[in-house]
Order: sequence, then C-alpha cells, then structure tokens
Amino acid sequence: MARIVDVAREAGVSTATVSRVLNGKDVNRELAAKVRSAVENLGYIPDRTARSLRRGASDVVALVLPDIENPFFTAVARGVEDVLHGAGYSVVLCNTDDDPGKEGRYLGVAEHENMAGVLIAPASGQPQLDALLDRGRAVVVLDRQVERPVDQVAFDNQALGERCARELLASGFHRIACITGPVGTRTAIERASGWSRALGAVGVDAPEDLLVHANFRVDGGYEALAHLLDLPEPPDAVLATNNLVGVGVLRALADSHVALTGHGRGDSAGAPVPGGAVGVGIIGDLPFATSRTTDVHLVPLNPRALGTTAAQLLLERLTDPGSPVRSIVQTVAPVGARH
Amino acid sequence: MARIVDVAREAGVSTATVSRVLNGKDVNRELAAKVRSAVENLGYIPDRTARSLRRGASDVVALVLPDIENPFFTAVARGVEDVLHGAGYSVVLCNTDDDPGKEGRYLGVAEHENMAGVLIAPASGQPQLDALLDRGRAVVVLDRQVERPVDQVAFDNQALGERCARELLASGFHRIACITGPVGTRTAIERASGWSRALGAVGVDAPEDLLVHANFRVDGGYEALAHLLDLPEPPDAVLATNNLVGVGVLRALADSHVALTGHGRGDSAGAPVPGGAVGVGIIGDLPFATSRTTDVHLVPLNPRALGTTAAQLLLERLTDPGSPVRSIVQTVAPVGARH
DNA sequence: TTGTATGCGTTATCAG
DNA sequence: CTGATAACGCATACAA
Repeated sequence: MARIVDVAREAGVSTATVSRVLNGKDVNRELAAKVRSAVENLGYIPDRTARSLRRGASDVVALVLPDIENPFFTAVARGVEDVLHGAGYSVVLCNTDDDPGKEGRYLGVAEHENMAGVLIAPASGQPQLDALLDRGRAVVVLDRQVERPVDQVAFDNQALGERCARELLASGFHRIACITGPVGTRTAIERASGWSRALGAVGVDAPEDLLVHANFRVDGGYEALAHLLDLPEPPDAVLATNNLVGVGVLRALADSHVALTGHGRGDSAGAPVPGGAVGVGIIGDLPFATSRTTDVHLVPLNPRALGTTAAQLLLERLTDPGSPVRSIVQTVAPVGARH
Repeated sequence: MARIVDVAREAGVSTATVSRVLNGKDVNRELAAKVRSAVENLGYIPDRTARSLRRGASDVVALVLPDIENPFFTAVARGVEDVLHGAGYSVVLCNTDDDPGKEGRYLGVAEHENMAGVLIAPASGQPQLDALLDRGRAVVVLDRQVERPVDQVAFDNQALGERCARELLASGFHRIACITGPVGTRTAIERASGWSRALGAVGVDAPEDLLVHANFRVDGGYEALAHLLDLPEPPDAVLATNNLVGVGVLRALADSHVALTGHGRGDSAGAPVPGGAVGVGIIGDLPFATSRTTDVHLVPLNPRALGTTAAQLLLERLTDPGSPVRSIVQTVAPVGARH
C-alpha cells in the first residue's frame, strides 16, 4: 500500500508538499504536477483514519433516523447520501426506533467517534445535542423541528394538514377524522392542527372525538381506523398524517369491507352511513401500494429533497462553522395532487 | 475530553496499563480496579480514530446493498445492525443500485478506509473482492452467492421457486408464468429454475414464453405482467420471484381490472380465460400492501435473520481469520404460508 | 514557497 | 506484570 512518503520519494519532494498538493494549498506548479503524477503512478489514496486523527474530526456523518424501515426515511437517506458521498463523506445510518434512549446512545457514539457531523430526525422534542454543539460539531435537525438555535429543515406541517383536509372538504366530505402520530411528535401535532384549522375555516369545529393519536406506523393507522368505524357517528373521511398510517387505514378498510371513495355525498344534510364508503387523505406517498390509489387524496412529499437540503446545510456548516443558524421550511408542492 | 494519559495519571499507572485493562489483557487486580474507577470518574471513552490508526483497521463495517429502498434489504440491514452494533461496530450502508461500477467504488472505499469488514449482496456475479480478501479483510457475501471461497449466506432459492410454484399448482392453476429478475442475477435464475422444476415434476414443461426476465423492481413486475396478459394464451397464474416484482404484478392487475384469485379452475381441460381471474404467487413479503392479500400465495422470507446470520459470520471471521470458509443456506420456512 | 520536525491518541514492543 | 517509548499516517507550526 502506497503511503505519503512513497509519493514524496517518487516525486522528489517532502511529505509536506505532497500533503499541500492534495489539500489544495499553494504549491509550485511543476512540483504539483510531479506530485500528481506520482500519486497517479502509485495509486495513492490518503489514509482517512490518519487524516481524521490529525484533523480531530473524521469524514463520517451520522444520519440518525426514527425508523429506517419507513420508505419516507430511506428516501431521505438517499438524498443525504447523494450529496454527502459526492463531497467525500461517508454516511452512517442509525436507527432509533423513536426511542430517546437509543437516540442518546447514538449521539454519544457520534461524539466519541469524532464524526464530522450529525443529521437527525429527533425521536423526542429534546434530543441531547448539547455535547455535540459544545464541541463545535456540525448538526442539522430535519423533519421534526426543535426549539434550539440549530440548523433545521422541515416541511410546513400545518400547511400540509390544512391542504389535505381542504382537498377532502372540496370533494364533498363533511365529517373528517384525523389520525395523527404521538402527542410527543411535533410533526404529528402540527399536521393535526392544520386539519383542525381547515375545518374551522369552513365553520366546522374539529370534533375532538375525531382526532386520534396513534403511533406513526402501519398498526397505528389500522387500529385507529377500526376505532373510528366503531364510533356511534363514524366519519365519512379520514386524514392520515403520514404514509404508514395511511397504509394502515387502507388495509383496515379493506379488511372491514368498507369501500374507498374519492368523493363524499356532497349533501350537507346527511350523516355518513355506517358501513358505507369512506374517503381517505394521506400526507405522504404509497410507494409499495398493491392496488390503484386513484380514490386516495394524496399530498405527496419529497423526502429525498428534504435529505439533499439537509445535507447541503450540513456541508455549509462544516465549511463555515461561524455562519448564522438557518431554519428552512420546505414549501408544500404546488400542484394539487390526486394520484 | 479525557484522554488515556489523564486516566493513567488519575490511576497512578502508565498508559500502557490503562490500555491493557481496557483490552482485557492480564493486569494486577488492584491496578485494574484503580484504572476502572479512574475511567469511570473521568467518563473516559477511547478515541476510535486513534485506535483504528494504530491497529490498522477501523471498527466500521460496510454493508453494500443493491437497493436500499427495497424493504427486503432494509430488513437485512436491521438484522446486521442489531448484531454488529451490539459488538461495538458501526455499520455504513452503501447503495449500489445494482450497478457493478458503483459497487466497485464502494469496495474501494471500504479498502482504503481500512474498514474491519464488508457485508455485500453483490450486484453482479463477480464483485471485486480480491483487493479486500488479499489484504485479509473480513468479507461475507449474502443473498446472492458467488463462485469463490468466501463466507456466504443465502436462501435455497431453487427450493423457494419450487415451493411457490407447487402452491399454485396445488391451488388448481395450470398455466403458470414466472416473472424473475435479470439474467445476471443469481437469485433470479435459481428461483426461476425452481419454478421450472416444479412444473416438470407434474409433467408440464415450463413454457419458454411464460418465463419473463424483468428488473427486480416494481416497474419490472408491472411491465412484465402487462406483457403476459397480452399473450395469445395468457397464463392463469403468475409467480413473482421477489417482493417488488410482486407489488408490480398486483398493481398491474388492479390497473387492468383483472381479478386476483386464490384458486384456479381446477379442470385440467380449459385454457385460462383472457381477462378472467389470475392467481399470484410471490417469493417474499408485502410489507406495505394497502389491501388484503389473502388471495396471494406468499412464500415469506426472513431477511432480518439473513442479516443477523451474515453479521455473525462476519464477527466470527474477524475473531478467527484463519478458520475455514463457510457457506450457509438458510432453510425455507417450514409452514405453508397463505397470508 | 518548501522542508523539517512534531504531535494527534492509541497500542505494541521491548526492557526491566 | 509493568513502564517507557516507538510507531501507525497524515497535517501543520516553524524555520529556512
């Protein structure tokens, strides 16, 4: 394996000069050329470990996610990797299962491995970022905002909830339920608040019994829908605030032999018929749906773009640690989407 | 940040002794106790970077996968991470998109980053493992076997194909098509061969025009099914050899308004009716199916277990580099599965 | 600009 | 069994 000394010898210069060439410092053009050809000849690639030790920080970035089996987050991961691999960083995926304890452990690992930075979609509202921030590590929070001065990227969740609810209203549904995530999850709260707001805007108070907090997974949506169908006055439509909850809702409908419909009855009079058709709105996508979803009101997100944006923010933070903190809100996709 | 010298001073010993205690070498009990309490007091955690530089290998393992957005592989990743994180290793996910070029680049990175080992589901039949193996790095091939003396874990793919085809035969289907992956992908070939064999066992030659090679993604299954339905004599059932192809098949059926049925007509006489119901068998699972899949003949896999097995193999290789190479074939789940 | 020499934090060698 | 010290490979302060 070629080392920097080998390159130095081959090029007839010192290791310092080789290092400078490789790191873009000012070096005499001729010497630089010699160095480059020596690097080429020997197939020299710098040892990242030594470089990390010397620099005090590695070229690894931790991507800390609540659920790596959720296609939303795998798409985020792809966006992140596209950007960071291109910039010479490696990405380590960490799965927290939405458990603050696990999350804390991973953040500790990131700290003690001297990782260059951390991208995190926090499990709780208070991820333990202090140690990392105190040490000046680059940190970007994504998808779920936190109340701290730290770089962030997220969707406008309230707008998403509002828009999805509005689509359902516009399709003639009246009694619209909302199945959202845990009360401790910020995206869940915000999207539900958008639903509530949309209903308020047409003079309907969001009925408390139609707001269900579930977990943000398939079983959460499934059970929540079963519960809603059992109500004395069941809803005529359901808004699922994330993709997996949406899957659970659709599956529960199929299992209950309740039809899915894209349009409500439109007559403001009648209550929904128990056992009749139900409308469904979902914030997010259905990547592996096995049937057509033309009757589902999807408000698509772009998790991959969320990932690329977050990664770019991290790169900028790495190059300019002193720049002011930025909080970016991804705008909601402009086009009305009925897939 | 506490360093090893700080611990040494606090405990009144040399750094060498601290290192020995931390690495489980023989040390006087009293001194060891002092060291441990000093470690505790200072909250000392060894710098992995320095350790890696000194040891010549890091504690990072690369997990090289063809498609990180396929739930099959994310499940593999979870299995791998469960085991390796528990053993003190970090896992870096690398996505090759089934592109041998990308794969080669990642393997190069793994080599030059001095990673402890590599777990790989190869994109091609000849992944470039020589450099890693020559340097004595631990390598485990998973899911897709290669013709080399290297540790491997895979399913019995032919048995899987055979079993799925048999289920369809047992349900009364006669003209069974097979949609499998690219000709260059070993699992695709083997599972198709199982299908062929099952048909042969009941005296039916596997019709060439009913074997379709697609890519192993949703669009592959979708297009392949459309093609099959257009045949002069369409099949009455389809065997999808992986999960995503299965999703594509189901989606195509839904889009074509072709019904899905669990049972064939059973009368050996008639050819399938064009536009009539079609049976579906899938090797793998449908994690995010949005409708009931009771009529689908699923042959479930356990990708997470594949991951844990592969990771354990890697750990054993790391601790005992000289042990003989092992090739493990995961047995097919025993119970007949009709979900 | 270039070279020399030192240090990053840990582990392994070697002498005691 | 323990301690002093060299070495892993690279980047930088300092001197030239």
